[in-house]
Amino acid sequence: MRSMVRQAHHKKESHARLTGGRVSESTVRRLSLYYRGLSTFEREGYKTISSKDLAKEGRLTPAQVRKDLSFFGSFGTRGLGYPVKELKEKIARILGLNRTWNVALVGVGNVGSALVSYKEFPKQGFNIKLLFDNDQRKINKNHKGIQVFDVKDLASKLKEHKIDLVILAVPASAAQAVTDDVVSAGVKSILNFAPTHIKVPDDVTLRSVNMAMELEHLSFSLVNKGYPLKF
Amino acid sequence: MRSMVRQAHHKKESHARLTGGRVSESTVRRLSLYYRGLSTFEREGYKTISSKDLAKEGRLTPAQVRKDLSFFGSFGTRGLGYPVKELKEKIARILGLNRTWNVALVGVGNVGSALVSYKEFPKQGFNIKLLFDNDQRKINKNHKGIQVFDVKDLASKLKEHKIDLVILAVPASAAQAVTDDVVSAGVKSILNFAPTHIKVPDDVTLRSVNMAMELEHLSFSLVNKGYPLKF
DNA sequence: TTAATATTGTGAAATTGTTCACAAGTTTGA
DNA sequence: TCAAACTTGTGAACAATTTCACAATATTAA
Repeated sequence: MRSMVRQAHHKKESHARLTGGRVSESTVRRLSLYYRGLSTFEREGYKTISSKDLAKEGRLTPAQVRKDLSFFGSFGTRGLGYPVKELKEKIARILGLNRTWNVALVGVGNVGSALVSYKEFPKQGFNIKLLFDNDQRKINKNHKGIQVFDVKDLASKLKEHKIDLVILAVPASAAQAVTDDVVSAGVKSILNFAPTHIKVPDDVTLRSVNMAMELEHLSFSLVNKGYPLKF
Repeated sequence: MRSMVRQAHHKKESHARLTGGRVSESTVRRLSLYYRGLSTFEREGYKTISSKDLAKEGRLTPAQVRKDLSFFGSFGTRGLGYPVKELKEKIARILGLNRTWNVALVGVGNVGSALVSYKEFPKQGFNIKLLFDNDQRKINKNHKGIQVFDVKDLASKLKEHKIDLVILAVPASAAQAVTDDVVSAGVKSILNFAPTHIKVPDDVTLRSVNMAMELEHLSFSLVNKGYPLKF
């Protein structure tokens, strides 16, 4: 920290590195928000942006924006703000969006099909390369240009195609078994849409999207409206 | 909450009431988790359950389970644990799952169609009553048994059918305009699937499911693996 | 050049959330 | 009945996160 001022002209180490790399989950989530905000500002022709304006994009405070960014380095200029294009690129690099990832999707049902068509994924470098299902009527056919394989061959195909990331869109009852196969193939990142709790080893990152849980949150708010809840 | 008051004769008022009703977002999320865990335990025939066993269902500590529940009252018996059936019902009431909600869904595209077929929703009392789209080929047709209306009539139809909750599955570019209509119809809860930031008044609860954001989180973990991240 | 204004980066303070530790109450078995 | 074993509910300690507040620095205008 001490070196921040002195080294103003040199490339300096990030706070994240200096402090042992502890970045909170919330900070990462907000980084995604900043990324989207910066994309908008860039499109609108802004060259620089202040933490104040960036904060408006979410419901955040300028101090929080600055604190978050300071974990990764000091990207701004006092009196002026942050350079939109460069900050966007920095965040892209931090989030791993400056490259492509090989993605496989298991379960070509309703949710799975919707995800295959979801245009945000390829836009951000997430390319769905393989599909898997256990339904013989779907196996070995093409689904929107991507071949569907038998889920029995999951582990071998994941390795063969160097898949980085697997999306699970299978029924809750099948989720753990499929996950175990995915883990055995050495994949370290899983996005789960099955409405159930899944166990993975510590070195595997799992994120779950549970739409029923989101609705429950809303219904809680409806039932408890009038109370001064903090969210 | 109303039932809490009634019980005040023999049981203490809930912490939530005593402390002014401040329940954190994380607590609500964990309540959903407990609910699912309790459903499992009930199915397996358990009559009572300890905070220890309930904690295993998520990756939580027994103390946290007890603290969370204590916000709403004291439901357990020392030495024995919590009565599975009753606790499940209590949480259902807290989360508003002991009743049904009228839901409308705007945007019958890929994501919207998948959501219409999502079986968890009706299971938990979320009944999709109306669909809306701006595509003339879809309007006035049935989609999986539910009629599709013109999004132009959104506000009037929402009021007419006493819709509690709206799910947005429209493109990012349309999200804010549709939201403004929804808000003008007096709906207080919105679940947004459009990958964009939406502004709502303070008395409207908005939750967003952003699948690209979840993938970004995973790619961050992939890029930064090796760092001692805390999540 | 100077003054007024803007804005970052960051310790410190405040707030919020989690875990600990144990008194109090319940059950079980002898 | 009693003692041993459990388990809740909760104040207090601890940890994490957010906000505050301001020195440092850049920009703008005269």
